[in-house]
Amino acid sequence: MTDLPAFDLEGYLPYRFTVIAAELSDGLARQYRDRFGISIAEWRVLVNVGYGESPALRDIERRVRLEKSKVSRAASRLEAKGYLRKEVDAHDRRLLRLTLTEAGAALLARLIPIAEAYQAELVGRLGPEATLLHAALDRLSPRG
Amino acid sequence: MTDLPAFDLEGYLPYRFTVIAAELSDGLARQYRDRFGISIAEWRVLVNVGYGESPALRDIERRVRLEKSKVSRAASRLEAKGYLRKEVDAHDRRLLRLTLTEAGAALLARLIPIAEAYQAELVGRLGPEATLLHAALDRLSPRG
DNA sequence: CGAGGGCCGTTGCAAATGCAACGATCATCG
DNA sequence: CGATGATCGTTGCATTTGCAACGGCCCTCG
Repeated sequence: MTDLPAFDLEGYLPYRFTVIAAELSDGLARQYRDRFGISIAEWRVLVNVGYGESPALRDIERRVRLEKSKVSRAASRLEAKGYLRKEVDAHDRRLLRLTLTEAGAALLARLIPIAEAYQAELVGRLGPEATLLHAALDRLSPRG
Repeated sequence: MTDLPAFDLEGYLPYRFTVIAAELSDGLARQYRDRFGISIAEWRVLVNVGYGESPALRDIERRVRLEKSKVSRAASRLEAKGYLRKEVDAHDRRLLRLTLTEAGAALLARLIPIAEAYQAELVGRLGPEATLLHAALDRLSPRG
């Protein structure tokens, strides 16, 4: 048996982040799915459409680190459910701009408080270290 | 258009963690895949077998937060590649204990330094805040 | 103009994934 | 014992995923 150098998987950052990310997302994901029939990808698209100026798919793709095809399919599902409209950009007909419908805006207005509450709970758990955490995360991956 | 409360997706913890986790894993994942033909799941199983006392699949499942079926399939692939052996536990024949082969130990011995180097780079990027980060992570998800 | 090259969104396809169902085995307890 | 319920690992299946290829559109430059 070859001798192995010591290694601590539990403290290994890529591993820890994967586990925690899954934990943090799952709780919310289940709620959004069960109560609203919405996936995480759809939720991210919704947020972007809600706060951007009728962004095109490629804008969302970049901001939210979501595969091209994933954005496309999420947008199509949201359209099918009546939460948003797609319209071709007048100046560049390759671009497809997204806008919330009334139903979409209403849905988002219900989703946001849930997300905020969850965030508040997490920040509460972190206590004063919350700011430090964000700083540390910035070092691992600077945000635009 | 309904009025929406402000919301900052970029600073939203579940989102940030998902993005960072993907970033941190991808670099390593690609290396392991291209250079060694190993997936992340397989890598995690390897580490467990290397450092545990011939753990059973269910032990790995718990420690590493990997789906039952994912562990099973990863183990089968590793066995097929000749990196580990499966043997039925003598006292409980439901359990399947895993052991590294020579080739498996050799492979792991090559993978570990790469992982360590990556961890070192990340810790370097964090500087003295590294300890704080781990503390914060513990608050979000206590480790066993 | 118009031909070439790049960007946009969609879609087909193979592989990965999650989940439930299953057979085999064990532990409990009457 | 023997029956019941739980645990373990595998597998079938429907869904999701990532990737590459494609058609439509725009821009540049001769």
